[in-house]
Amino acid sequence: MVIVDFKSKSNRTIAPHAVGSTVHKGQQTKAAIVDAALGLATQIGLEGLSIGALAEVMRMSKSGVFAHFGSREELQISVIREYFVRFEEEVFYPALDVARGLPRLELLFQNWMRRTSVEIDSGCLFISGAVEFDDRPGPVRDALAGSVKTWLAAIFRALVQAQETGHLKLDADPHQMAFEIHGLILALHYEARFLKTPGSIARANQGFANILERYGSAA
Amino acid sequence: MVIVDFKSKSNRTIAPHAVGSTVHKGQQTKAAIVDAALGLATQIGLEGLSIGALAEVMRMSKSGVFAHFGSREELQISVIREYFVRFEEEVFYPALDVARGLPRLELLFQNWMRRTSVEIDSGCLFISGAVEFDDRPGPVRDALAGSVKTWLAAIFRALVQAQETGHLKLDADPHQMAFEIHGLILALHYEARFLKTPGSIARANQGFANILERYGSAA
DNA sequence: TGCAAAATAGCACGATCGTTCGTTTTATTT
DNA sequence: AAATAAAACGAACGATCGTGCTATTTTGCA
Repeated sequence: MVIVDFKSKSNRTIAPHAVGSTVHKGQQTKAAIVDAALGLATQIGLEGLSIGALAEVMRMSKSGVFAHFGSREELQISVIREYFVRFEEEVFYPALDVARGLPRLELLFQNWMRRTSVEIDSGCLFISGAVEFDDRPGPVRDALAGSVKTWLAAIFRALVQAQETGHLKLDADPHQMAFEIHGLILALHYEARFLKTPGSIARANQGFANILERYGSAA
Repeated sequence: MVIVDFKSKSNRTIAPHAVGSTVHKGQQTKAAIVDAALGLATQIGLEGLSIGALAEVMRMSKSGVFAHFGSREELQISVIREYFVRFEEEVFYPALDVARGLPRLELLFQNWMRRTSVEIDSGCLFISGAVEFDDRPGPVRDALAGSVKTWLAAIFRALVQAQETGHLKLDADPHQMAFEIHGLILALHYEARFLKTPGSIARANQGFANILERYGSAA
């Protein structure tokens, strides 16, 4: 199952070779640029991402980098797409290997948390982007909100499945649970990355356990 | 250029008149500038706050605005201070009028939530600032983190008092509770302001009730 | 190997940024 | 009212931004 279907060719980092058509060099460099841009954006934000700085990292000219996207907005959107793809691969897909219901839900949360923990050193685009574009309508905001909503919907689906499987009480509210779980992740990111509060990961874990204790059906 | 801290009186918006000393005009305009800057910063962030735009709002010259602060950083710090003062006045102090323990804790949360709800249209400096400065050491970050920690410590104290008053179970962990409550506020802000998800306020309220149900002692 | 096309570089533009400096206007005190 | 201090202005600076143009280089295919 795919969370969302991209119609565009993928911007994978590792040498992409589409079937039946030769790979032109431009696609590779573009992928490399997006990769570098993603690294910059997770550190200084999508707004802070500048073509000049990106060109310097890539050891290319500004215009050379620019030509691949045609506009800064398109670059930002490419970065968001790439971020989403990696998020999917790291958090979502691995959880499909375990059984529906509680096991999958727990793995989703663990993966999500692990990624947020790793991002303590790099930042989360879905969180920084939300702050930067919450008041700025346009295609960048749309791409961002679309990705986030898709992911939150995946969490919601896992919760519904857990309920259907009998792992959650019948009167449990998956929307409410998703909200509270989202809050745990946000608090983890905030306290660990900004405030450097130690033990935040354990707190998020405990919070998740508390939610399950309240909504979970008798073991 | 100012190298030492401002020993200046507070930057209140409403006509400050210190006892025994005449109020100079500069202080009033400075307060007005900070007020306008706060309005801008809550919308476009502390990083987006530019002296040029601020001067335009104030209908002053750039250099005229600049002279009051000596640097952009000092302006940002002034804005953070002002934000904290208002936060205190709106969220913290009113809660001191009710009894310690559960009543005060609930009022603190309600005030906090109300403010976050209002800020759906204006943005929260403690949240946007955290994202903008989580990787950027310096005095601005320090001012921001200091304010947030002060506020979170106040929440923690209210929790401890609630436990001492017997309103919370003896084995309840105030740190854990503070973490989860913080998460509810962050989720409220994220989903209401960025995603425009309806009903977020009710979810946060329900989340708070759930926390109390788990940790509260028998009614 | 040669040639068209794709990719990259180089340069310049208008705009905006924070900041400096000298001058002028406005407040306050004598 | 004159003298002094504080406040605000206006112009300019170097830097950086995104973007548009035109060369030049590199690539891929016949």
